[in-house]
Amino acid sequence: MRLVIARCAVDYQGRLSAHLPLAVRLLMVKADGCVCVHADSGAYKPLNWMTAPNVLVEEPGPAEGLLSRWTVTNPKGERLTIDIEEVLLDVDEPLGIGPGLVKDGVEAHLQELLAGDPTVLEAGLVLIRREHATDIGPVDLLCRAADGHTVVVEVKRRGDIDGVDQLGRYLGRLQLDSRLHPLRGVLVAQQIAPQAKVLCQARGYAWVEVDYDLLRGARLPDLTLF
Amino acid sequence: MRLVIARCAVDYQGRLSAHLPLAVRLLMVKADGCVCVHADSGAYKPLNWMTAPNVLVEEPGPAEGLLSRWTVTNPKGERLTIDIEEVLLDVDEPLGIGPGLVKDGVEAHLQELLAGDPTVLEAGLVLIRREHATDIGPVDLLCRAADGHTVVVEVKRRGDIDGVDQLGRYLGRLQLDSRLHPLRGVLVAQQIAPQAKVLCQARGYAWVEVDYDLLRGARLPDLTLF
DNA sequence: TATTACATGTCGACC
DNA sequence: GGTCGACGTGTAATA
Repeated sequence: MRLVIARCAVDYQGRLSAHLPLAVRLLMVKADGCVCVHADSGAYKPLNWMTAPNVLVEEPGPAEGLLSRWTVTNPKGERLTIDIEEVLLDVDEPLGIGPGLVKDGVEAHLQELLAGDPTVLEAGLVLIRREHATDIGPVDLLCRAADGHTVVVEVKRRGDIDGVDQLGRYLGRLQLDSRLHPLRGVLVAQQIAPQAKVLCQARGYAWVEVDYDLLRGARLPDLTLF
Repeated sequence: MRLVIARCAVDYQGRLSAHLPLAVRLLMVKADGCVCVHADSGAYKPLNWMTAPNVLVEEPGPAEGLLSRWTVTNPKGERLTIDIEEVLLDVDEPLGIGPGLVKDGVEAHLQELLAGDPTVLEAGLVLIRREHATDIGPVDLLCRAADGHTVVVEVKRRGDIDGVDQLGRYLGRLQLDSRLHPLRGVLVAQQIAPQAKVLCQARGYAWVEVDYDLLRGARLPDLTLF
């Protein structure tokens, strides 16, 4: 990884146009070719960048008082131009390839907990199948309610308006299968946006906000005693 | 900005759990306190990070063979732990506050241009209101067509299938207001995905692909002469 | 502060 | 290569 701290101006032409006036920035060039321009604030997104694959050309500055110019181009026709006036630091240190990041997410776990006990959502609810396949994607949970309804459950960490649409698409798809009639839909999330609730209301879908920690605790009651 | 290249292991506990095994990484500490852990590949997202505001505590490693431990915590209860075994580089260079990034060509600009002259979408189209409020979000452009239709315009930089859904939501919502009848919908973008066009077709929505540069040029014809 | 929609989103999975 | 869904999404603007 090459790290350069320099007084520079940056231009990007591609999906949009962006210009960064002259100032001191960090230029980061990764081993895979990715170039990032960072300021000393604003986590964690760089001001400008160019992802791999790309080509970086470094040449003497074309104008007076310009030390050098970096031109980074990619096959999509995007272009990043960095005009350097002064270099304060320039180091190149190989990092090598490190082992990957190991994640333990909440979303999948939430679905798992609900599959284990759907009655959290509605009394008497019984799981038919998890990740029930349809030709427009898998339904998170397919359940049977006490009143005989088939219930389509869409699980999200955060329930936004697009999650309501997703639920609607599954309902529309499963509606075609008369064996599943009558059909109902539920949006489940730790937090549901007001607009998503309005849309659920309008379309006749139910929604449930669940507390992840509480839910996890409910399945491990022995651990909550002391 | 402080830049440290070190052999280290990283743990994150917060919205999820993540562990990064021992390897050489770049640690970036910005003036506002943001901490990022970068590998030598992968644009531009860090492997781990902690956004400001936060507190960074640096202390001697608690175990044998451990040089030091950084603990970064924030008010939300998230925690980033960096165990450092070897430091290959450690520099601290003030960058100062630079001028901001200037962007051109984002959705807002496109919307602005279209609001200024809706006839590029359809002859005779007149703007009623920009950002017309509904309880499921603002309609980008609400227009009146020559044939008396009210036209709902959804503007995107890139038209994807979710943009068609968004247009559909607004149409469904405004359909409830008989004063706006009859109603039509148009999806506008610089580029529209094939599937989005298919969905528009199926639902009876119109779509228009516009050239941003051309559009901008059309409003400034005198500037394009030479 | 909370709510919302945009983002040069990025990234992975699947087709 | 395109589409789709998730992300510790981040980020800015707005109410």
